[in-house]
Amino acid sequence: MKQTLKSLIEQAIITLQTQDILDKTLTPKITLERTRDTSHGDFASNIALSLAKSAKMNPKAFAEKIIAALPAHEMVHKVDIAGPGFINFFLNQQALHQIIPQIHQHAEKFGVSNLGAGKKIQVEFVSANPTGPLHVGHGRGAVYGSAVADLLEAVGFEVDREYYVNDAGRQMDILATSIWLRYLDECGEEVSFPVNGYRGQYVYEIAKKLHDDAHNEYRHPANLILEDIPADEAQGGDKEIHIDALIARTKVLLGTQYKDIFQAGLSFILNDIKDDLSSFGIDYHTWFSERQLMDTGAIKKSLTRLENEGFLYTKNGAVWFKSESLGDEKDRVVVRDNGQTTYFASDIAYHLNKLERGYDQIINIWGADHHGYIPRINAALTALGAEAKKLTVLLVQFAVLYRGEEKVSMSTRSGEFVTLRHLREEVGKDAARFFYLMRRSDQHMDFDLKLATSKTNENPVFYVQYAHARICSIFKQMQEQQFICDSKLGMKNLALLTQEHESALLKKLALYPEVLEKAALNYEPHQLVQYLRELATAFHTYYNAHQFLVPDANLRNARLTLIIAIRQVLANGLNLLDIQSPEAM
RNA sequence: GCGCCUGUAGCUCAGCUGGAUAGAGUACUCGGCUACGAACCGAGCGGUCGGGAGUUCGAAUCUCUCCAGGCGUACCA
Repeated sequence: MKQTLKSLIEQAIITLQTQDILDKTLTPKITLERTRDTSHGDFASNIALSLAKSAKMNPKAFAEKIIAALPAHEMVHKVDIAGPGFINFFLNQQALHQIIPQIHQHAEKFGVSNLGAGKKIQVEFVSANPTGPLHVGHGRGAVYGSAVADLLEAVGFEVDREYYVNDAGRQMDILATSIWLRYLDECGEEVSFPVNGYRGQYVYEIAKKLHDDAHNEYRHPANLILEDIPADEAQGGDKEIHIDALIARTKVLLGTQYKDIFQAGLSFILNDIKDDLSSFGIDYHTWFSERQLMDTGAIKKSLTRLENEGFLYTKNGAVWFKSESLGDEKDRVVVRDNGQTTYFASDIAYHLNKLERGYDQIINIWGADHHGYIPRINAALTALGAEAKKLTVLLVQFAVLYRGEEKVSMSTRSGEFVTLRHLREEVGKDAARFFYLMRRSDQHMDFDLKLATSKTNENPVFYVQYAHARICSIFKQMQEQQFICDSKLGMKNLALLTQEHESALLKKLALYPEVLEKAALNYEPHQLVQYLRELATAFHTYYNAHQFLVPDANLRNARLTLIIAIRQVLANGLNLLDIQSPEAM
């Protein structure tokens, strides 16, 4: 419909140009918007306002010329000039009604499109270090990422979901060492635990399992472990130096057994993460291993390429990448003076790998605290001659947890650490997803656990689901009253849907495909959530104002076809967000 | 210090590629079940869109400046 109106305006402009009222060389951009206020009709264009100057006329007079030149169309009831020179289009009822057969016909496919034309997009999200369970901070990125991926798929892109597993590097060594120390506890060795070690409950669990399986196979005497190790922070030493020495000692004593411990920790935690995400309805196409980049020499290879292009130099024993010359604040280290490559070096290789896999676009979803990281990645890709503009980084702000008025502390030390699993168990998948998606992801948000768990009218998730359940309930009632839903009869009588509430609903329904498109292309799932709340409101209002199961069969069936369409769109939207649409609640 | 982000109703937030009278939810006040589900609906109350200046037919939206808050600024990941 929108396209039709646009082409009508276009024709009018061309007519005016041939009449020399408007400059022939102009190719004006036609803007047409849905109106917010029904008194302004269904669609409005500001074309007269924006072209008034080049036409050397006042906007109102020019608008009149445009309307005069506008071809007639059967769906257009009337065209008005309003305000400073807006052109308002009023559609006739028939135009509104046509949405119902469309929805019935396309059913669960209604709203999806082929806008993406099969272009390949990769969405990488969460990618938390496998050094501990996911917490509620990761939850927002997880749910947002999955919703963005699902939306893009719905508008016709081919989407791969990927998790980058940091299964290499110092943090993992700290984890392995922490596990081993707890394991020694299990064996009965008395070893002090480093300040910088991982102290979570799960470390004990992994250690205990290790001891149950392998008994004393990895046991070494405590005095050998701590011999000549520099003091920890608690004893007046440096915690970083202490833990690095401890890692080195662990590797020496365990020899080839070290990788057993390392692997035990990695798989335990990774399985835990996979479990968590999958119970949130999040499934990945690829779990990409950082270690794989090292083992295949991909990191070395990308560094060599940078070297050959002249972007590397050595200073203070470390190798630096000249990122400052490519828009970053300063140059960055890629190889530390101890010979280890940095996380950044892995990331260069990883992004290069992604681009080489032939995606039309790659999307990274990062926590907002990583925003400073974007310029250096772009610099690296540019330096390597890759198309940096194929990379889009979407930032997700942190959510602050509340329980009613009270802020829930999130510090690891205090032990009040809320895991994602805990959130799901307390709040449930549907409410958690809905709450995460309700707000723009790039805005700070307060997540109220009390509100999310409330099974009362305060909870917006139930509000939308209730609309769906209510419609289902009407059909149960219909059967009890011995009525039969005759869709054909309903379709024939759509003209009877003349109530204001009905017109409002019809317009809302027609909006759904546009909302999907906008939400997908702007990576803004909250727009869909917002829409579903509005649709639910429009329905609830209608419900309270009119009866559906009326004696008149024509009207009754017309209304039933309408609410079937509403139920369909509610279900489609909720389903896309991976939230249940219950028939009863 | 420098860089990025954010200031909209008492609270939580939409609206931001410039458009018509700035919207929801919640809180508060009042009203609606002998109704197809009251997990609902209707009405009211509530705003110098952080302050100021500019750009133009028109600014919450764009530019500049100031104020306030968050984040970043590692040979950590």
